[in-house]
Amino acid sequence: MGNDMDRKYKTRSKQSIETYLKMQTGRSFTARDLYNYLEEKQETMNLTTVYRNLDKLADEGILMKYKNPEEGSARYQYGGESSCKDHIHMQCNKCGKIYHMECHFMKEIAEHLEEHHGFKLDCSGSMLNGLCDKCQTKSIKANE
Amino acid sequence: MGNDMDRKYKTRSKQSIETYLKMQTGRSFTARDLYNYLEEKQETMNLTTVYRNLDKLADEGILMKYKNPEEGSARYQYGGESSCKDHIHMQCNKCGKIYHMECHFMKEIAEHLEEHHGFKLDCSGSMLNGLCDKCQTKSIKANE
DNA sequence: CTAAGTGCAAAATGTTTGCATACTT
DNA sequence: AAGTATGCAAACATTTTGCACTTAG
Repeated sequence: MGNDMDRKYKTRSKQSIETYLKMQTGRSFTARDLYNYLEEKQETMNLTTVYRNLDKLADEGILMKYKNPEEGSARYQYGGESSCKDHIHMQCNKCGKIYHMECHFMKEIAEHLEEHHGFKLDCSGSMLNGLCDKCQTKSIKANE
Repeated sequence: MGNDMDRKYKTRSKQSIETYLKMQTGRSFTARDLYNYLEEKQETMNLTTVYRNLDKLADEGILMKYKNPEEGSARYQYGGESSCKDHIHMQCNKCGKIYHMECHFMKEIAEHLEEHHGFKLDCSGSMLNGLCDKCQTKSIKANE
């Protein structure tokens, strides 16, 4: 995660969160998930602080933040070293897993949107829904 | 909208909402938007009722319901008879307006996702966020 | 010392629930 | 009459804010 994470002061809170993020790489979690985890580990941190840190990281593009309609709370996800600011995410409607569209075509999409629709894409909030590879094959049999 | 809407009892509330939906076809709105609209029109309806009706319609698949990260409230959208099932939507983070990506490039995106990522896109739940044409030019001056 | 970060309590939001009442059929 | 739908007030959950205090640099 390196240099982007510790922008300003290095504090215990930030370190704890960093550790958690690494653990949860590729998985999504809520502010409360993180809060609870820290409490168990007896590194208790105020919920406000959790929110502030997560939202800052999301602003910086280190985390992705999103919401889904059937849940009251926002979810965050750490994608790893590469920032989530420059690619779209795809979420499987079935298993909930998030895929990062890190490929050349990404640029083409952004360009198309800008040139043909005057739309400046903000990847960090954007999510395409559908069915992932695995769930597709599964649901072929399960279908009515 | 016809037969799906009036599942059980036909009430004034449902009729009012139906009218609003038709007006707003293709645009997104919040529960409060609808509530306010009705109040102005002096067809005042309790917010609870608004929520109950909208959520029911969403469950029935008549409305799309979604949330975006920079907004606290859920948004609903009625696609109209001709569903918005075959194109992605783009929402402006600033003004909230939704644009329909009805163009040739749409097919390319869907194909790319399928071929290169094994991902079967479901347009009805998918939303790209960013800044629309108008809001971009506005925010240039407003920026620090 | 200064700027950044934190905790706490309180507020603001958005949404949901329980219950009594009213409306549809 | 039976089953739905509604309004109201209160409950809830999540997130945000203000302010005083602490800590890193």
